[in-house]
Amino acid sequence: MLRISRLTDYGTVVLVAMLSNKKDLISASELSEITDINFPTVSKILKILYKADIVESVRGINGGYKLIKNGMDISIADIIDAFEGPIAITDCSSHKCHCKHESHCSTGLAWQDINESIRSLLKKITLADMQDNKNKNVLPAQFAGMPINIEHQVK
Amino acid sequence: MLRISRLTDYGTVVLVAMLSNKKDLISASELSEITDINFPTVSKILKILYKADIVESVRGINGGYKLIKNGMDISIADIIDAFEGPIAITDCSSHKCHCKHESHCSTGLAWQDINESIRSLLKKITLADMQDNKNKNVLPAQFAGMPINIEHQVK
DNA sequence: ATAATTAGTACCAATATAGTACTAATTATT
DNA sequence: AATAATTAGTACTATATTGGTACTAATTAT
Repeated sequence: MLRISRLTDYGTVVLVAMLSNKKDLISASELSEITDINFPTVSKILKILYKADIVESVRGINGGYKLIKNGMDISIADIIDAFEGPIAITDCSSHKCHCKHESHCSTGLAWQDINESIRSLLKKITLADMQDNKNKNVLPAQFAGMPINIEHQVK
Repeated sequence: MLRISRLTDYGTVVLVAMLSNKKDLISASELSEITDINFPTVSKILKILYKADIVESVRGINGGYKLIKNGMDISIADIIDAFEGPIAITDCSSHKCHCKHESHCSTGLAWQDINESIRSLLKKITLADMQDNKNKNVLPAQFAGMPINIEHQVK
């Protein structure tokens, strides 16, 4: 199936830890202890999140990081974008592709639709949802320009 | 965003070409010409599709490949599975994970839900949909155990 | 001034991927 | 029976990606 990188995975773990943290600021070393992910990697993750405007930072002694938005306003799509860049499901799916196969490529637009569909879904899932993954809310989504209504299952 | 490998991408191109093909059997070399993907790669793709029971083959002179099922019965999830194996969005999302971070890992179940959600979506999209990607049918899907109804947009 | 902390860059090792090459097996045609 | 065309299987190599590490610079409370 589809994959995200380990760094993205660890990124969500760090972010959930920050969301659960009481203090205003939390340092990379504290987050390393909490998550059991080694310090250099946590540090790298936080720098990436900083560049993506997901966390803000304070330098110097007693410095650290904090989330800019609250958990409900950070989507899984935002996080994946931060770590994996604007890369899409295929080379062709994020833009109008003009590769050497263009004239034969019968699938380009379809992948773009699939990509958008997955993207819409991931935009509706937030860090807060991940923190409490038993939380089953109404999550609207889209596929190929069509609205998708995700409703509570009554069973 | 999420990625599939180039081989998977090429795989769909080859499969769409087979779907569009009139003859009963089509050889790897013919498919190579049609798709403009070099022969050894097409050959490799077809072997993978053969192992995944998506195409069947006839050896010897005048041999070739053909689809086992019709386009509507081959889902994008099937194709991705064939090329990328049972790997899931994260190492933890395809099974109950017991890695060294398990006790701290706050996100495992959430990724599993997200993975299932994407999977359900991809199961509903077929090779026939890819062949005619203007085809906007009703595509039911699921997220985290909840039904998703994708309906035609009236605009 | 010092120590703790983030910011930025660069590098290395391990892994994954794409592509290629080669041999074996199969089968229609001659 | 021989030949040629085709798939099946394996193995290899070069490249790209990724994860992790190391080092230096900048910042700030004490």
